[in-house]
Amino acid sequence: MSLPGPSPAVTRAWVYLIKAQRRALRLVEADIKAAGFPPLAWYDVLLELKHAGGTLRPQELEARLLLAQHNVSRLVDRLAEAELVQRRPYEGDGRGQIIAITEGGLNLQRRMWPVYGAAIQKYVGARLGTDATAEALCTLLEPIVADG
Amino acid sequence: MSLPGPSPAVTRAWVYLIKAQRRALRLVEADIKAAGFPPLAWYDVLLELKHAGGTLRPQELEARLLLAQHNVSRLVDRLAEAELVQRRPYEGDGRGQIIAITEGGLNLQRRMWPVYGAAIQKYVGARLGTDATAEALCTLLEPIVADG
DNA sequence: TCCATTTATATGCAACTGCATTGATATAGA
DNA sequence: TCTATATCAATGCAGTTGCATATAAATGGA
Repeated sequence: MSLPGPSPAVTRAWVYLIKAQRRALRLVEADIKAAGFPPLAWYDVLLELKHAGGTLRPQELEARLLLAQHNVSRLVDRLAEAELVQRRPYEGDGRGQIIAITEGGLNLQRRMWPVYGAAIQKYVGARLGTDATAEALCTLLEPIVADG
Repeated sequence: MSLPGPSPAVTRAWVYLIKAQRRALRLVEADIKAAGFPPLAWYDVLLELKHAGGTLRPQELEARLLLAQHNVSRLVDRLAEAELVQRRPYEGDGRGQIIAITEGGLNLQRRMWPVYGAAIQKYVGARLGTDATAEALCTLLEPIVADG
């Protein structure tokens, strides 16, 4: 026997998902870079830390950003090198650590948002049209994002 | 003045678009790799060539796959190295070339599809539920994929 | 015809990613 | 307590990507 393949509609949805993300991400990254800022991944880390109250453990970053473990490790290396975050020991588990955002990190996050937000609006918001459409997209994508 | 930022709904749609694609692509790639096949990008090239009747110029691949020029150049290097495609001179423009799929390339494409299709169905189709949902997603993503 | 400009593709280098493995600590069971 | 196993994070290495630039051919005037 062979497993059932996807319908043409599903296949098309897959292709569009890949292409829409690739295209939008590339355009947004280009705007960010043109403004002289570091990669989007840096912003993502800073924002997660800020939302979490300033600190997170590497594995929490991993889960929230959907990144691989070794990837988080080296991303944090680069942010720490730029003094945007600090690594601190995690009391109570000698293997663990705490990643803490610095003043410089908070500051960079704040400065990046206007450029980042404008790009999202330009390449995604304006193309979706209305908030209702944006919400409909969220609803459709939610089960793909969710675990399981 | 400052440019208008995205609404919360648009911002959420952006985040979901990134995460849904990242998650689905990672899961699909893992299945393909577990079955002993080369990266998805190879399949994409082979399929485009097949659909185009066997040959395409590098810039056509670039447009269809939404890849950067230098990326296509090196992707073709690897496929040619594996004898899945051939580079041929393009008569009429000495700068150009023709990428032609080989028998081996066609064969690999055929062998990969069952695994690839099953993964798409598992990680995207099943989560979307119905074809109507898949089509709705296509409709929403279309303006993001489109040029302009 | 000659030169400047544009177009098609390739390449050197640095940054990033995946993969496998390692090092170190923690936990559970004999 | 001792050992096996599991968990948290880092690292060596190869493959891939981005960025800038190079090379080569084509095109459009002067």
